[in-house]
Amino acid sequence: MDERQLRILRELGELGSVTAVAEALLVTPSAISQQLRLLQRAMPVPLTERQGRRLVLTDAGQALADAAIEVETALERARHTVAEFVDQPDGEVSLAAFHSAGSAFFPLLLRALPAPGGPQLALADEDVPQADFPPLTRQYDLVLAHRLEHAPSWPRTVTATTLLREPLDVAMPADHPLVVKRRLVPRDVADQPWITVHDGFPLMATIEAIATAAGQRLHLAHRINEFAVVAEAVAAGGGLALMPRWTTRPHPDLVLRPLSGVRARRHIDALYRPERIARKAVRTVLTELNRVADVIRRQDR
Amino acid sequence: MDERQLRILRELGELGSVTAVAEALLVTPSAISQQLRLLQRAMPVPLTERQGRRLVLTDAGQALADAAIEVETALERARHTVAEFVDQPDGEVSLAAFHSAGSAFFPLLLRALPAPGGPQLALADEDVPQADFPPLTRQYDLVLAHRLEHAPSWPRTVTATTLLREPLDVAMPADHPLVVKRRLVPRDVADQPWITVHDGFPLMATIEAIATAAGQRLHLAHRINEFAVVAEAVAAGGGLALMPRWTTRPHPDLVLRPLSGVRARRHIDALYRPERIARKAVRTVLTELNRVADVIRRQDR
DNA sequence: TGACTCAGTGTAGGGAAGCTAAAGGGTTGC
DNA sequence: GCAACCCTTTAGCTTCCCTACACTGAGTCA
Repeated sequence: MDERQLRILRELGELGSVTAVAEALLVTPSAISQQLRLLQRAMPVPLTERQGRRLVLTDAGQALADAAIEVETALERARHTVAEFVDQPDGEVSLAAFHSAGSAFFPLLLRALPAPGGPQLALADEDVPQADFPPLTRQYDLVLAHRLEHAPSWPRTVTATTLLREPLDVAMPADHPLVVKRRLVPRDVADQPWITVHDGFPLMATIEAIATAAGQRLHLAHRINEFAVVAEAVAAGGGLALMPRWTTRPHPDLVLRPLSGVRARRHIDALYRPERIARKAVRTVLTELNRVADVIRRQDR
Repeated sequence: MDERQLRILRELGELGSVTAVAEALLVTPSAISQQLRLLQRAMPVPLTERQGRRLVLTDAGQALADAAIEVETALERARHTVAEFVDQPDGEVSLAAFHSAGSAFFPLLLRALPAPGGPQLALADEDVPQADFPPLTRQYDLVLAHRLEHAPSWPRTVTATTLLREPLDVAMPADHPLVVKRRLVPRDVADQPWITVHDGFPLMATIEAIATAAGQRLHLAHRINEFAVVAEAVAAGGGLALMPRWTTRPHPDLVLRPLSGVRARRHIDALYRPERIARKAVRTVLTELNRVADVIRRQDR
């Protein structure tokens, strides 16, 4: 006794003849007849009886046909379940971001998407080496990752949308001699001690570009990933550092100066597996991320 | 998306691995994997994801698995529907009887089976030629039919239970000369005019047996099927008649005398299609018919 | 680090299930 | 009484699902 047989029985109850059922289900009357026989085989009482040259339901058959409606209803509900899940606007959306993106995007996003009726955000910080960003899309619906402009793009397995092309400036203490220049070139900064990220993390390529453009090796004095820590170290005179122009809260004792002559710009991308944005809630968050990026870009000072 | 695939998805949610599902459903892991792939094909979002070397449900998969429970519940209910229909003690039971059986059985049956909680009787009278009793089982759950003892039995298509073996007596007016005899033989009645049933109806064979035993043809004066009418005709001097001893209400001006020398006895049988007594309500009525037959037999006067 | 085990997936092939086509039997209506 | 209609039966074909087996990737132990 399966769904199809129940369906046939129900249709027989409503249409009143094997031929009509066959037409409705787009098969031959023979197929209907055979399925009815199979269904009957498992039953202790007749489900159908002849009425003239027609075949109609017995009381037992009618009882079973009524139960068949429940089965079809449940199946229909099941079919809609995934669609509803996909379309539900208030589902949970997980979003990971590296530290500086998190500190810039998270507060704006939380304010833009207060929970009721909309996506429920599940935020997380994940600061990992460049190569480890794509695998994060297994755990999170959306992953904010960064890479240098003109660096090799992300692998095919993930989809990437660029949210922000953010300039990288040179950070220095407010009382540093270079502060007087409105714009720096590699030659200006090549002799200074530098504070850089650990190997394998983005931004290292730009440091190397500066060295190349200046024609000399740089003195890499310290290795610090976290920009808040970097800022304190720079302010204390530990050296110069590349810092993103928009996504790091300005330190009171620090000055940022733009750098010319090298490509000093990073992309902040949203990475995700293509199937994730089948969910409406995820699409909503992605749209909002783009809007938030606009806000961040325009709050340039 | 069918029931089996939903079942597999649900089991995967509960058991947590393809192998476990395969064991539970008595198939190979390959079969499970293939079915999951087919189910997935129709869905816009992943239903499953790898967790280490195991396969588990995604949120969407879990939502669908929950819906699958409803489907299984409905199917289970459907499976029980027929069984419940069969076991329900208060279903409608249709019963047909030829006239004299109806007048004897119906009132006792109606008193023995008052509706609430028990079978709901749907009674009907059907007085038909011998050969037409079996087809009545198409329309009625139970059919009371009669045939002469030693007459050919009912066809294989119906099941028959004998309720009563009822003697056929000779009915005569109370002032008839033969009344003085306590017991008659064929020779006693062969010269009298007879009132018989129409050709094709039971009892004719007994009339013929009397003629054979007496060695002469009988004078068949009248042809009347209905015993109440027969009784009036006999009382008015229209002739002798065979009348059932128990199932006809005694006429005040009539006397019944038993007949020896010929098999003058009819069977009152309950006929039915075997599948009909799958229903509890029908079985209840059949049991009650036997009990009522006992009462009728014992109320011999 | 490498060998081993375990879980899931892909592929080829066999068997079952369901369908169509065609023929047959019963019922109805002109 | 014949034609039309409806359902059923049978044979044969297609489709689907399962098994067997090989393979890949993940975890585990020495």
